Amino acid sequence: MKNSKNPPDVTAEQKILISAREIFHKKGFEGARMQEIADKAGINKALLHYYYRSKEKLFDAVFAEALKTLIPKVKELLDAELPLFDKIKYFTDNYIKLLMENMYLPVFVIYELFQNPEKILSKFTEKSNFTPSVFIAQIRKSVKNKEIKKTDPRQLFINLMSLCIYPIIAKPLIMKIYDLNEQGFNRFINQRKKEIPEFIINSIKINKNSSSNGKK
Amino acid sequence: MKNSKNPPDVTAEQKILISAREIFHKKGFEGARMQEIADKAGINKALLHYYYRSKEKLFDAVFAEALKTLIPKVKELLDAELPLFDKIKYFTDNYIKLLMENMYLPVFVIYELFQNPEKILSKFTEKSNFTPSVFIAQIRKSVKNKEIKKTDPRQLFINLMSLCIYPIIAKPLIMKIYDLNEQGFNRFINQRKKEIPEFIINSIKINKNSSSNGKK
DNA sequence: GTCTATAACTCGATAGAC
DNA sequence: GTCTATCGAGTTATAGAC
Repeated sequence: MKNSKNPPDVTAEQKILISAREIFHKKGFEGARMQEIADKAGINKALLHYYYRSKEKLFDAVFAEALKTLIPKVKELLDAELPLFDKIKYFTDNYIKLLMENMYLPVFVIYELFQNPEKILSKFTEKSNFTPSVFIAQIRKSVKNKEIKKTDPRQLFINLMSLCIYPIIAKPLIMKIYDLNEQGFNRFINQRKKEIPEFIINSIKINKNSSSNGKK
Repeated sequence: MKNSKNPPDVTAEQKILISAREIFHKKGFEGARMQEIADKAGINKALLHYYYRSKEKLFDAVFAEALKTLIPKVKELLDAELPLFDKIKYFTDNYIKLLMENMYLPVFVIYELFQNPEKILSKFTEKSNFTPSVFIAQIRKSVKNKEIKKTDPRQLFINLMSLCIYPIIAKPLIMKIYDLNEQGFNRFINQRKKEIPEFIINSIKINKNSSSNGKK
């Protein structure tokens, strides 16, 4: 047990990436220190530069990794073969779970993207496709089949994302305004896992007992 | 027209705060440079330290100002004397307008709060009350009067905030996934001003033509 | 109050031994 | 590959003239 900060039997390069991820996620590019990353990895600062040439390149590796695990995960959840209402429940539950296990991830991604959108996104040109096309198509089809009200699929997708992500990135504010401790906050979020799908489905479902429906 | 970066006839102290606000909002505490703030204010760096003793104190002034304009503004909108559905429309419209005019503000507040919740929030103990008590009470009353479905007021308030704020802080992502330019993004947000109230009201309104309602 | 000059320090990066 | 030692740029903060 010479160094318990990282699992044993991993290469120095892996140790660096693991530590860098943790530090960058928590403190952002500007707030992170190469020294701190090295310390956490249990290696020397010079080794960081040996494997990754600069702080910026190390950051790029961490950010690319974040986006390339986040986007496919969202897609995977949204591409599940489920009826629309079930999928909304399934997505909410699993996405919130993912975010709660990586508390710093959403603020990190949002903040760094805001700092430098073009620089960062230019690296994801042809590569991974960001558009949730399967989910969008499913919504469109549900509208067409009169299973749900007339709804803009793009807006509905952002609604779903908003309701899941915002409460987590606003954690400190929510704890303050509702006077919650850590445990109370967790309860609040768990309650949301139920509330969000109900809230969305209530909004878009077609009300069977009324005459003609859909807006306009 | 000796210096057009700031309005004339303002004291140096005011010029500093105005410039500091702009730089800190855009770049955060770690990313901001005292030199850049001084340049933008059109004064010397030493003067920053003359008026505000340190970078941290200057930042605190900017952050306190941000919270102390944001929170009362939210309260003011939520305390308007309007029926619930009208208020939801009124709030959405004006709050999104406010955020669009201060694009960097929400990410700034969220990010810095996440970096240092206890340090920052400890300064707002007795002072301004964060809880939107009037709005919460109004929702509770509407539920009691069977004007809307049984709804947790705390969750509904966060839903409203989520739907307004998230799309703005996720601007770079939304532009990417929907392939929008600046103008297209503005259209998307303007569309939301209509969509959000409809979305929320559809969800909570009691459906008149069906037998008995409310969950449970 | 406002400026110039500079001290004191932090941090990313590199040289060079092993 | 990994380390120690150190350079050099950049940053906050201050001393001191005006």
